Amino acid sequence: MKPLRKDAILWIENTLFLKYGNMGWWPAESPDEVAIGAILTQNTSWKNVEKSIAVLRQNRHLNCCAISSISRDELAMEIRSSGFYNQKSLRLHSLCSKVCADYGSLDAMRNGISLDEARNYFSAMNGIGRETLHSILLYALDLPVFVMDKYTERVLTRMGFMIDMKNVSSVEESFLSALDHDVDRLKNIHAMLDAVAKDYCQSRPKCRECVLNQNCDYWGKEVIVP
DNA sequence: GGCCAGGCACAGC
DNA sequence: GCTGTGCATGGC
Repeated sequence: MKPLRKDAILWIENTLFLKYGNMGWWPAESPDEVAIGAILTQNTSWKNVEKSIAVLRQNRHLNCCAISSISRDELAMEIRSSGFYNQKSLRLHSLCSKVCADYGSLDAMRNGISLDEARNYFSAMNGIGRETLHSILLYALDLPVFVMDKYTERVLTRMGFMIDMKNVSSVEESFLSALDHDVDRLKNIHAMLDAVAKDYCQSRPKCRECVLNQNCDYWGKEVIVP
């Protein structure tokens, strides 16, 4: 197992870039939509989230102030397909109400807020854990954090790197310093790592077998050049 | 029908 | 501190 040294991280970045290039990533049209998607995707596949997003979009509820203006019951019905809808409607409604009241939108919030301010603001909220927080900070507010999710963990582990999930912050710190706290590179490396996970774990049995038996080759011809 | 999905909070040790 | 559990729908 390789430690996550700077050269290893740069190697991952360069190698994946050859296949995927600039992905930009996070399928959303506004910062508000990023945050909404981040809550909805908690322990849920993106396909189910997409259906909820479509309903919200259709009803013109895909922004914080619109969500804060409807009832929690109505919101719960609209996001049903994402599962955990009672829990998520509560989390989403309180987040959106606060953002709408304090800033109007996440787009407006983006101007001039510091990383520490934003981190404190969101982590005080119910239902915003580490991953959701970091997704919002990076993809909605353009602040430099590394997003560690189940896909990222799985791919890095399968690539043979030492990932200690009990010490996530040290992993995150390794990526942050290796990538010079560059927001665009942080966005893209997470996107590329997730793309690898999706490309190689599209069918669950295959992925499960791959993880359990450690016999799946992320570095086959399709992924890597050298 | 069984298992799992891009978490999180909270109770009980 | 760590582990187990509830939350719930939809796809395979």
